[in-house]
Amino acid sequence: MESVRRVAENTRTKLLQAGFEEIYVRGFQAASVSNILKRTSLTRGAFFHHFPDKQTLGYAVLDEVIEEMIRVQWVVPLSTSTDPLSTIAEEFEKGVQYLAAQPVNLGCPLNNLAQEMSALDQGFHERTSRIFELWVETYASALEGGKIAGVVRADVPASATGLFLVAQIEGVLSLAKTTRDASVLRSGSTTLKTFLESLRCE
Amino acid sequence: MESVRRVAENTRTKLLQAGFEEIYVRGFQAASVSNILKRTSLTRGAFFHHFPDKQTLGYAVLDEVIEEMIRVQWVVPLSTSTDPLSTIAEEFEKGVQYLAAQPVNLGCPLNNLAQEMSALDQGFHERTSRIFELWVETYASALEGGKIAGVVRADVPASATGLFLVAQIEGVLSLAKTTRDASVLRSGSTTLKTFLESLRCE
Amino acid sequence: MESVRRVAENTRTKLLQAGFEEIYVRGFQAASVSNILKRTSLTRGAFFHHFPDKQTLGYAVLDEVIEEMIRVQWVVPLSTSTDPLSTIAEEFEKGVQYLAAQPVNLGCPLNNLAQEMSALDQGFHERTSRIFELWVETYASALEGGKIAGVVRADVPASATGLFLVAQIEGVLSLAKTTRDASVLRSGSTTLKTFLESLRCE
Amino acid sequence: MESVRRVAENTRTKLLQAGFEEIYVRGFQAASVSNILKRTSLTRGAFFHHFPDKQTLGYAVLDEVIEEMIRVQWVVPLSTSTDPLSTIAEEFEKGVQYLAAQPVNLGCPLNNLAQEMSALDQGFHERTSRIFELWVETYASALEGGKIAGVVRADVPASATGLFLVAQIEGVLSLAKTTRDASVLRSGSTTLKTFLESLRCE
DNA sequence: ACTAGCGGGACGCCCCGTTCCT
DNA sequence: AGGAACGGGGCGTCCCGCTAGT
Repeated sequence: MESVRRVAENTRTKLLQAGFEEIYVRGFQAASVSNILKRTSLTRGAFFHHFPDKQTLGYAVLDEVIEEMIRVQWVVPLSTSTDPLSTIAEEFEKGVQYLAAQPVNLGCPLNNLAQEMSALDQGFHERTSRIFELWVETYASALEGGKIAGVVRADVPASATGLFLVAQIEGVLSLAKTTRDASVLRSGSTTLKTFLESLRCE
Repeated sequence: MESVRRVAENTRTKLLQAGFEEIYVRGFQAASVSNILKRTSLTRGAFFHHFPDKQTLGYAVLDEVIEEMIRVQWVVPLSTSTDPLSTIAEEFEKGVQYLAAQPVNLGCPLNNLAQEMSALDQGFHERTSRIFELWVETYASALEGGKIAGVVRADVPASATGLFLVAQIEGVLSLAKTTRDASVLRSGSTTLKTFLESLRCE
Repeated sequence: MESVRRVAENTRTKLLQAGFEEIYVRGFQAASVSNILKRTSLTRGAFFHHFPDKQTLGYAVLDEVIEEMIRVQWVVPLSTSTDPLSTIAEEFEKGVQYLAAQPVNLGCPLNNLAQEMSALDQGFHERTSRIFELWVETYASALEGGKIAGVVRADVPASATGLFLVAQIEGVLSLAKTTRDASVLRSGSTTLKTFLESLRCE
Repeated sequence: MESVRRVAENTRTKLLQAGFEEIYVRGFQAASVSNILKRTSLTRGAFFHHFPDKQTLGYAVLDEVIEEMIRVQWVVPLSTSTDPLSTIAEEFEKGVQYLAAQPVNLGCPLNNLAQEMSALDQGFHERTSRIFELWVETYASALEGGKIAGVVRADVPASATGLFLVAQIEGVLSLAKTTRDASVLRSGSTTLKTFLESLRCE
């Protein structure tokens, strides 16, 4: 019984992962269920057993895969950090390293989906909005925490700066994806670091 | 002869404009030729007379419509401006006003196309890259001009700052499109203005 | 499970049969998938589930329908016949009767396809060639058998005569189709019979 | 005035010739007006000035090009021949040589059109029938002439034999086109000669 | 007589997401 | 969970006619 559950879970996870990859590469609308199945060794029956339709898979990818990525990259590290300015710079640098190592720069999965779908579909809008807000909020809290810890200057507007930082990161990733130019990533990383240091106490 | 030419040009322009709108709303891959035709009063024969396929229309939209938008919004104003910092802030503010007035915020047409297609198609990659570089270069030149005119601080790295500004603008527009929240636009506008003022002499 | 298989087989068979008819009437290039579907009660999905494209259907029609017709009309009767000359005449007569009874004489399905497609497409060339060779070979073997049985004159060149007979049959059917004149069929049948009798011992 | 007429005639002739070629290669239904124009250096205007539509061109190709071929190859030589049996064999041999020398064996233009169109279109049926009848009649008359001249055996049924010969020729050309095998042509030529000799007096 | 270009529709093939039945 | 069937478009192509000019 338990093993059956596990197999089913496993199948669902495979679909979720393959769905994420297909959507990441092609975009949601152009993603095809057939291609997702080719990425696994599963059949259509399996797909529609776990998800009533493609849209629901897209929502699940956001809820379970992409949100988790944001949590792993930003929420968790910042929740335990005593120096949010350095942590943000380091985590961004890690992301830059990862993207620069890829054969093709596909940009930010969250932003890709958000740009494509948020104006077309309420469910995508709500989910991508929520995740972006989680991200901005994480930055804002970390900056507030940094003020209390005496790391961040007291006159920094936490909320607006969180927004500014997320916008800057997404903007740089967008430009780097478009130009396929690694130097854009490096320049963005440097400028971001400079900006972050300008927020530091003394 | 001339009148025929003019009528034909007109038809082509209609297709280009309708194509731009359809692509702006749905994205390039989901844009359908039938829908483009519905937006005009033309038929398939007219479309495929002027464009051999949908891809070529997409390229023409970039080359003739979207690049022109960047020129009108940034290249032209900055070429005659004596204070690039104010001009950038004002032009961005104009764009923000425009987007906030729309029933749906569809974001930046250039960035939408770039994010969707640059990893999938060489022609889109080249064109969107080129236009972004034009944009960044325009900012960089304007900043250099500002230094000579004594408006911009001499220690401002023109090229990196141009990139930073474009990234910031695209990042803010992306977030605003995703969240459908006009306050994101306002906050982004304010923060951008603050940042621009930090580059001013004295 | 078995019933599913049977239903699927059934659908495929329906498509094959309807495809044969449509191709028989219009020719392969002018045959339309929509018309094939109208001849069944199936939809496009069913078609493209069983055949990746129209060409593959055409090949299958040759391999499974038309070759079978040649086997039924010529290979099987001649394999059990002790008098090939009479059997050929009788089977041809049967074919003539069938064609004369049709509202429109559409000629020989094999020859139609062969004439239309063999110069344009390798796959059609190979298949129609193979089936014609099977046909000629069947005649040649039967004539050789007839020699051994003492029915056919020993000086008859089996292979060349097989070719001659098939050519004659196809030629007569072609002329009859063109002229829509049943008397051509009758005349051809009579002449063929005379020719066959001229091959008989004594 | 006359020169204008001649130019016009010339254009029409070019279209007729290019139309013949295109139809010969692709078949009538698959022949495209655009391709015909590519084969000339003419434009659509010229085409539709001379022919109201593709069908009319097809009819003209039959009436003016293909019928002429039959006249040149069979009617004329046999009208002046004193030995129809040899003339038929020789003319067939010439045709065989011509076809064997082509890069692709496209068969008999008349038979191709007849097989494709005679069941679908009354005009094609009438024209191809008429030309075939002309051909058969030419043979029949020549055989009758041969009887009077003492070359052909008196017991040869002229009409049925004319039909038989045309059928045999078309059948051999069909098989040769299908198999792309020059030995079929040679074998057919030999067998035809043998058959023709069997009709000779003494 | 003919050019040149434009536009109108209809339709072809193919593919997609989805449903239904086992 | 498997896989056959469904029906709706998608893009591209074709044939044809029109207008204006030479």
